[in-house]
Amino acid sequence: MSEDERAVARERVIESMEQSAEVYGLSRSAGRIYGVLYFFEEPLSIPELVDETGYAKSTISNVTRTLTRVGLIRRRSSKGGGRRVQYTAEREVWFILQDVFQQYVQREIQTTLRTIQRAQAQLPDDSEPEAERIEELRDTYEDLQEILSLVSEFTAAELRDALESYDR
Amino acid sequence: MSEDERAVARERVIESMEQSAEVYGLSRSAGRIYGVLYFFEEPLSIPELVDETGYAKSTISNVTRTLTRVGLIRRRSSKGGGRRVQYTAEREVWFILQDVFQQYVQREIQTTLRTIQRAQAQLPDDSEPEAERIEELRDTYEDLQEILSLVSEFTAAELRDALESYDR
DNA sequence: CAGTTTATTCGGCTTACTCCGAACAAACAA
DNA sequence: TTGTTTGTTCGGAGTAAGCCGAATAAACTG
Repeated sequence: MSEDERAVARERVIESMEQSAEVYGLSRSAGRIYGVLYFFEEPLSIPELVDETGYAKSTISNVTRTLTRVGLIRRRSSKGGGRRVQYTAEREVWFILQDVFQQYVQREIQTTLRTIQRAQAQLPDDSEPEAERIEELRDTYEDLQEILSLVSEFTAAELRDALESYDR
Repeated sequence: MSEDERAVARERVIESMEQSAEVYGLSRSAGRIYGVLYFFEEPLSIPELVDETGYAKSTISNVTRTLTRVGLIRRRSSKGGGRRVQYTAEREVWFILQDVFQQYVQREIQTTLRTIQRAQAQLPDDSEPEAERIEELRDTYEDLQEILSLVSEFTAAELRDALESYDR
């Protein structure tokens, strides 16, 4: 009974991860591969992931690359057992989120902010309504940038605490 | 010179919005339509948006629907001037973000959390390592849920202040 | 060395998305 | 009523993405 039940529970959670992956702009296969790695104690090689997931070798190769780039899994080249590369899941979800925010959202905000600033600099102060609109945008984006850079230094528990204890 | 310069500045910012739209999973057209509405004082009808953007009527119709659903623009039926529906941009970016988090991210987290809880309930306590893994997941997701629901009550300035003044 | 195992790259198939134009529907104007 | 304006829906063309299998490359084993 034990192994069976565990497999069912695992499968449910992994399916949920597939779905989440789609919501956040990754492929279903990425969700599954991450999920399988999430539950495995030991690092897995590509052939092992092929066995576990049923995906083609090439798919595993491509998806592991993007998962590594995004920071969801880690690659370790273990020359040891003859197998060459192995992957483990980054299980600290909070770290993953911080990474994503830092890598993508912050970056996105920064380039937008630069565009806004350039547009603003080149625009006479009195040109309504554009000047006002752009000014508003800049303020918001500067707030966002500051918030994100602050959040990147918090743990989840700290952030929660900071919000709960804040008195307006 | 004035109108010309303003048009250039507007165009730059709108192009940047097109790009952001893509990053966040919307189409380029969605970014442009939002951008055009963002800078216009008065609400615009679909034919006017066709003129301003160059997109086909059907495209405007479809994209405005999704933009409305997401909360980026608002639809008002003005029976007044013969034109039937008109759109305005929601310019408070912070509200938009809160909306998105509430509608999509919170929802996503909630369904995931439910799945995790079900899997956990149905799993004997001593079934390592699954039980531990699922327990970790649940904790993180509960933190996330709490953080998001707290953030939804903050303004951007308040959030910034809360983070800046928090002392560990 | 040849043979085996592993990882990446390439071309192709299928599916999904974006956008368009045409057809249709609904409200108004004469 | 007929004609006009506006909005939605539908089918299709072009394009991008996911995944596969085969070919290739690179490292180890005998």
